[in-house]
Amino acid sequence: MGHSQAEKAQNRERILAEAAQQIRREGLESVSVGALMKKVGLTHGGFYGHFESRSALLAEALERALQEGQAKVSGSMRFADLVRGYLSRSHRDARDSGCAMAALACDVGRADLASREAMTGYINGFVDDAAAGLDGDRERAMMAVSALVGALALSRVIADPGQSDAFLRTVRDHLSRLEF
Amino acid sequence: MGHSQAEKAQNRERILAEAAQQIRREGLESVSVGALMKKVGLTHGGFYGHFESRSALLAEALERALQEGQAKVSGSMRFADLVRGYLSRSHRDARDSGCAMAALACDVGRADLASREAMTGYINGFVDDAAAGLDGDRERAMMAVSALVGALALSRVIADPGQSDAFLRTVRDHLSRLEF
DNA sequence: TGTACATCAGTGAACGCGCGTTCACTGATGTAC
DNA sequence: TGTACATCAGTGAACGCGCGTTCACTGATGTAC
Repeated sequence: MGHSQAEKAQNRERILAEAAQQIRREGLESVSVGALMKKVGLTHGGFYGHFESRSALLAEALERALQEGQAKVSGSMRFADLVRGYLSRSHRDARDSGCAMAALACDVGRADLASREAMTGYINGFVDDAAAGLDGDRERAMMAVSALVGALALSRVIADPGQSDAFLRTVRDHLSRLEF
Repeated sequence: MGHSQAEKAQNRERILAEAAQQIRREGLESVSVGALMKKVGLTHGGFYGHFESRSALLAEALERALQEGQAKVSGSMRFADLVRGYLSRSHRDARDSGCAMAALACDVGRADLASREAMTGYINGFVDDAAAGLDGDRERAMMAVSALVGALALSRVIADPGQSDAFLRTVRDHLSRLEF
């Protein structure tokens, strides 16, 4: 064996990163301790040296997923750029590293208060980001954020790839014009 | 005991209706055969006289939920009325009888092809409905539908009731103005 | 620098539990006469 | 209309399985001297 303290921190990080991806790919409830630890190359028993329980991990993984999603999305000064990046095919297809709101809004809407509060913070942050490109108009930003999250989630439902592409493109084009 | 053929049809209907509510309230994966049958007042063994498997039930329940949600939402000739009804507090709070797209888009986005195809049909139908109130403009309707579904899903995440109300009201007001 | 030992990250068997599904059974329903 | 019997909706015990969690154990790490 041979497990140093540095390795422990590294392993915890890998468990958390993997979980943050998986909840976006397969949903909050899809994570099983055994499968997750196997994916990271460890055995299930060691899990509880890193996290108090499965649900404690899920709470941290949600926070992590929200952070990662935000980091990937924000940073566009111009509203049109934000829309272009958010409603891109690559964002649609990279569910496990993309916006956690589009991936998990429905799940979190029926989850416990703590999860809802965590995501609420990021909704407000996203509205602020969008407002920055819309002359500070938070009200229009709320509509824009709703359309962004809704369009991305729906584009992942639409079964035919061509129709999904067209849907994304249409919403993208029309939403960009809110900028004027 | 005493179970007539008419009662059997009635029980099947009650199982399906209960499941259609539950998937919207708690998510697609939340349904367990035992708990569902207990809720309907039967025992778990009888389930397989009505459905081939749990996943066969889920497929039917999704279709049912989509139907019910559509029936409740459509019928507004004017776009502003559709928006007002869809983004109402009562719709937000009645998850188990409301629009299945807002309740389950994230779940279905990661589900099997058949589920995605089922919901895709209702997305298209909803776009048609919205377009009818927007001079037949299907492109603007796609943006409107995205904003409607996104705003409702996000309003169910927002932890503070007052903020959730305000969010709904804001998107509702701004979206209504797309009407002409 | 080297030795002795406490620490502790990770292992894997074991637990109780709830799950989806099967099946022999029960007893009312519904039908053939 | 009444009797005899096949049908079949629903029951509940039983199954194998995977789950979250616990815990005695292993052996390298890291520290005290």
